[in-house]
Amino acid sequence: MHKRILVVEDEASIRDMVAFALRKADMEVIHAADARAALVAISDTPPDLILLDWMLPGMTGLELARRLRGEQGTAEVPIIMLTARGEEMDRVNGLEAGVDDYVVKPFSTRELIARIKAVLRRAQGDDGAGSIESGGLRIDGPAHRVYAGDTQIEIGPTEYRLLHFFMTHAERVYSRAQLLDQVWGGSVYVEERTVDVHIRRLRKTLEPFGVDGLIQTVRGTGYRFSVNP
Amino acid sequence: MHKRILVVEDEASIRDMVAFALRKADMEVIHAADARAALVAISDTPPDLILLDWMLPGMTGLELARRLRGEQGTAEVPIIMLTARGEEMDRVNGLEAGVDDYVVKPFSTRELIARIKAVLRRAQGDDGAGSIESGGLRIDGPAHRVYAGDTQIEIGPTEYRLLHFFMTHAERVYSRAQLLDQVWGGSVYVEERTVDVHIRRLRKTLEPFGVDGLIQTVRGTGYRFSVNP
DNA sequence: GCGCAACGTGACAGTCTCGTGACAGCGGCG
DNA sequence: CGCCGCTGTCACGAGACTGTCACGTTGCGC
Repeated sequence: MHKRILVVEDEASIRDMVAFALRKADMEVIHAADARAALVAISDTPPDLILLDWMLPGMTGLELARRLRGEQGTAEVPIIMLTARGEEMDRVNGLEAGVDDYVVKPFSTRELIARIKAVLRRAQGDDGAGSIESGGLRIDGPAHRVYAGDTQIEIGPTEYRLLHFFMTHAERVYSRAQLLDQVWGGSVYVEERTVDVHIRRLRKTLEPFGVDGLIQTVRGTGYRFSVNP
Repeated sequence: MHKRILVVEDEASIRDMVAFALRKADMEVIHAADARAALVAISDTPPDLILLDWMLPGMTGLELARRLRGEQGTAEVPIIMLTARGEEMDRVNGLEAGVDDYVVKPFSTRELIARIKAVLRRAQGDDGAGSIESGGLRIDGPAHRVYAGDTQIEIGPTEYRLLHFFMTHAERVYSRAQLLDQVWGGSVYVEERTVDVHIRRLRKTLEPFGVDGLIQTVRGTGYRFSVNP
């Protein structure tokens, strides 16, 4: 899981340690040395989580947290505060300001990572996918299953996502680039022809069950899921 | 959804914070600073949910919870306990006493609201207490026991909670993160792979009794409890 | 019919996921 | 104290999955 973490911390040594640990845990790190820099960085692209030092030059972390909660677009971004021992008494204020968790210095990087993961986990909401039926195929989102009539079809992760996307976006042509964006996720680089291969695999998986011809090639453009031949 | 929440908490700062958050979420808040006040408030009008601090002057939250469970009219009122870090080990005792969920301090108001809503939702659907049967397995909620046919199965605490969760949420895939949230509790920091190990242990516990294949792996996504292969 | 570009297909090596056994820490209990 | 049940983590390996390539096939304009 690739996540963007904004680290707002003026002390270089801590910043570097944190950055090192986060990168090792496959997260992207953005720095900000003070509140102003943080606000700039956020307005650019809101991160998935904000690590906020309690004491900052100019504006305290708490003020910044309050401000972010009011801001548009960052109201739901989880915040974890870094506090030194003894500052804990203000915890309640922080919680009121919408801070999600605290990590008290000195902390182990291991603990920090664990906390971050826990908060991220909590933050990401439910996946509200029902079940869709089309062209003799049925895909059960919650159960993560695919049926052709009554028989269940075994299907790989990528094939599943691809099929799911197609069934929720039927009767429309998508280019390879669009499919890569939607099914693979925007931030990965893979060859466009890879889509071809997965289309092929999906067709091959479905074909023995008589649900043929649902995924159509539109030469020079892309692919389309359609009930009509 | 207008609900009445009884907050039993002696520390004023936390009480105020909680009250503030709850009111913002359109809930009615009743205060009680100790167990006696709580009992009085309850006998007046039973609330829809009780928020109970672990440590109270006079009587611990746990005792109060037990007492409420025995009381007429409050036996079904959901209880959420507030515990400080480090008191978590008694979680099992709490579950036995009929506590519905735990929130570990420090918590964010958002998390608290989310938990409260979840518990209320669950209480509405009334799946809590009875015994559930599925796939040749029977789980006796109140007695905390598991049967395969007529023979009882010895099972550890975590395995029990995991199985219980699965049986009350069958035919649906859950990611490791979701399982950690639901089975371990939202504010505990464990590796995701730990789920694998407990799944393994649960499978191994059930397997000698012929109830095989109930917990299925959905590669790249999570696990699913299902009677169908 | 020809040539070209687009697409289908099979193979393959690297990567990732998951199952599994082992192990150390921690309370509980005799 | 030593033993025991339970838990979280780790390391390892088998197997599934994936991205890419090379080559065959098809469609299309001329």
